[in-house]
Amino acid sequence: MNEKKNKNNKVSLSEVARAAGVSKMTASRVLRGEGGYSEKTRATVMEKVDALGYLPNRLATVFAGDKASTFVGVSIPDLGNEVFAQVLEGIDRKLGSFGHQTVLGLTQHTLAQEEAWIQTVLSWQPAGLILTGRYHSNRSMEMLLNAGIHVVEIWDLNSSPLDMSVGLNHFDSGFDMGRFLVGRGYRHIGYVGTWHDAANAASTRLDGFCKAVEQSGGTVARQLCLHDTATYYPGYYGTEQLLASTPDLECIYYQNDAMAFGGLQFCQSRGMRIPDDIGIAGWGDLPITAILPRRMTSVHVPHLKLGQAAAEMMLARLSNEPVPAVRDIGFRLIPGSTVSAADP
Amino acid sequence: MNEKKNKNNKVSLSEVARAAGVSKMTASRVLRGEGGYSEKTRATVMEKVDALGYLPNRLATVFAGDKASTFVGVSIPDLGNEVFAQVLEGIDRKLGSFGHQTVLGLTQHTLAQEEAWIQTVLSWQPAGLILTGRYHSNRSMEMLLNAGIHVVEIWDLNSSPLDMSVGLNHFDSGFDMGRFLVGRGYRHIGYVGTWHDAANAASTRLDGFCKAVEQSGGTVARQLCLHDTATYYPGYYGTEQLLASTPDLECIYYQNDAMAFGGLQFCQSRGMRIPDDIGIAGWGDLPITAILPRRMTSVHVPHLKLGQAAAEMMLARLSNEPVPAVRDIGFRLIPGSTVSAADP
DNA sequence: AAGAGCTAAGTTACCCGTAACGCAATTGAA
DNA sequence: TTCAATTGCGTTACGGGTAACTTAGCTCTT
Repeated sequence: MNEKKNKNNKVSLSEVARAAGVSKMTASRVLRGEGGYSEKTRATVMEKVDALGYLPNRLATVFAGDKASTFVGVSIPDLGNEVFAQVLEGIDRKLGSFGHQTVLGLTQHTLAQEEAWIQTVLSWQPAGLILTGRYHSNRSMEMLLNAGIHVVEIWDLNSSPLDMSVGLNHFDSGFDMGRFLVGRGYRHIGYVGTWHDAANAASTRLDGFCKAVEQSGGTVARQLCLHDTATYYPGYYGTEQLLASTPDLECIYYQNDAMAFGGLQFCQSRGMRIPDDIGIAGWGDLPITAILPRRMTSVHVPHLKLGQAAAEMMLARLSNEPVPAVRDIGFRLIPGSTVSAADP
Repeated sequence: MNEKKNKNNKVSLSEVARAAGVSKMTASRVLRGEGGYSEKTRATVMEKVDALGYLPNRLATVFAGDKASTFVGVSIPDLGNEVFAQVLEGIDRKLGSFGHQTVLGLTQHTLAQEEAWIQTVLSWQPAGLILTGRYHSNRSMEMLLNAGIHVVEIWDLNSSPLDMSVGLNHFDSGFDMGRFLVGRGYRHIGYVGTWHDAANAASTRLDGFCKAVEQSGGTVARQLCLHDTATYYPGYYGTEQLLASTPDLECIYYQNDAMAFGGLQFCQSRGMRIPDDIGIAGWGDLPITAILPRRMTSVHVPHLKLGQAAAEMMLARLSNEPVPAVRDIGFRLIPGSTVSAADP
């Protein structure tokens, strides 16, 4: 765009040093505020930095020091799901305020994409990785161990993490909901979710849910797993399918709140009253819930806090502070009013 | 974690080469598939690559070639707003499928944070930057020009972009909505949005909206700009405030759909009927709209496509293909049913 | 007055790949 | 057979910083 500096058209430290009449090393010391220079030298160097518009090349720093960068790789399944967007926001805000950068990787819920992304991102010498989920391909784990890199696994609580883990017990959150629904009088219950090629948090919730329902004397009469995204409309038509094949359900548990809202709308569109004709329960406690007249029966998770906690653990590890390997961020069952009221 | 390789505990190309009994250069050629080696050599090198778990150091590659990395910096105001999450998803999916990485920066709608992030991310020698919005601090623009880097400005259509731009005409989208609402018989209209320290897309929409309403014989009786986030609950209580001071409004236009939903809920909670007692219009066409019985009057924007288009423009520029400097992604007014029906 | 101790620099080597060039051995054509 | 072209691989230099070491000049002490 303007005058050539070098091949790359960028001002290097050498040029600043030459302009200031000092050596590279002195200029480097000034820029790092390391000391060992006079005030006069400092002023001259800084003046030239401004004049030439010098921007340091952090690649070279990392390269020279043979140390890790300030990058933190963050893998997220997708951002269409509001909850993951919030987790990512929590992570990036915290990392950013400590001078670190988020390198994003969307895996679309597949281990293969995660693996490809891990391979790429590792080649940039990141300071650490934050991965969603506790399941990774064998090659992924091999690469992570081989790189000897710090890893925080989020979302699922993982009692034997690769390195560190922060999340919640999805099994328990499903279990609690199962017991809660049976406690509210439901016995014949259905499930609507989406299909996945590998175990994940949603399937863990369903496991816990089924166990609790069966223990308490209810039955999960039908589980519908759609080949679709876990969003509003699949919740809508999934409910239609479920009720077409199993019309006598008393209550439906959904993979998440978005699907539950879809189901709620389907039921209402067919003239069913909630919760008199059918109960609805979701997971995740979407923000929109806060302003709706009828609160969704759901499980609240502190998503932003989860992201921040993950970033904090990574930052602590990077500065060699002691970090507990596992942190439980917890959850809270929201009784809501899309299921029948408790008996007085 | 395991045996020391060098200071960094990482396997370098030299070690692979030594193990394979060839020079670094030959190993490098094999890994890049550049040719100039025998099949036997290739096999030996690749075997050692696998055996040692070698991962290339892309930092060194960039550094050696004195060229740009495969990083693309992407600045986004926040991810609490679903529409930006979708834009980011579109960007990252497209970039990822072409071997590029997204380095995220959340600016929280402030130019100062954007500036700080630009400075940091530039020091990592990114291939390019994708920035949300057309407004940047002077120092930001100076740094961008100085770095001679490719930039795509998204969101606002910008007829004289720094480099490239893709988005929509927010003024027009506000203008169209203004004319539409007056066409539906509304004259006394209010606005609820949030306050910003600098001009942005939302304020541009409001400008267009006001102009259209006034041109068509209506008035924007009151504009309420909250010091809060543009989310559901501020829409709720903002509507309460607005109606407390100006109870005779016939219709309210909101900064976005989230706030509009908040307003809708507030009105309904006070027993007002929509659209008989008051009209509601938003912007952005949130996904949840698709399953609600009453479609929000709004403006649809192809968010995912916008993100993909931004990534495509960047990728085209990086491979020296011709790229139009400006691309209009368009929008579509959704009449919805939260405003009175058209006269027959 | 001479050495100890400090300050404010400069010098050298190195990080890990790749561009550019060099060169020996083999192949092919005249 | 002889020379040119090609193949296969090695050598050298380099990029932008920084660690580690060196050095010149000054101050202070005894």
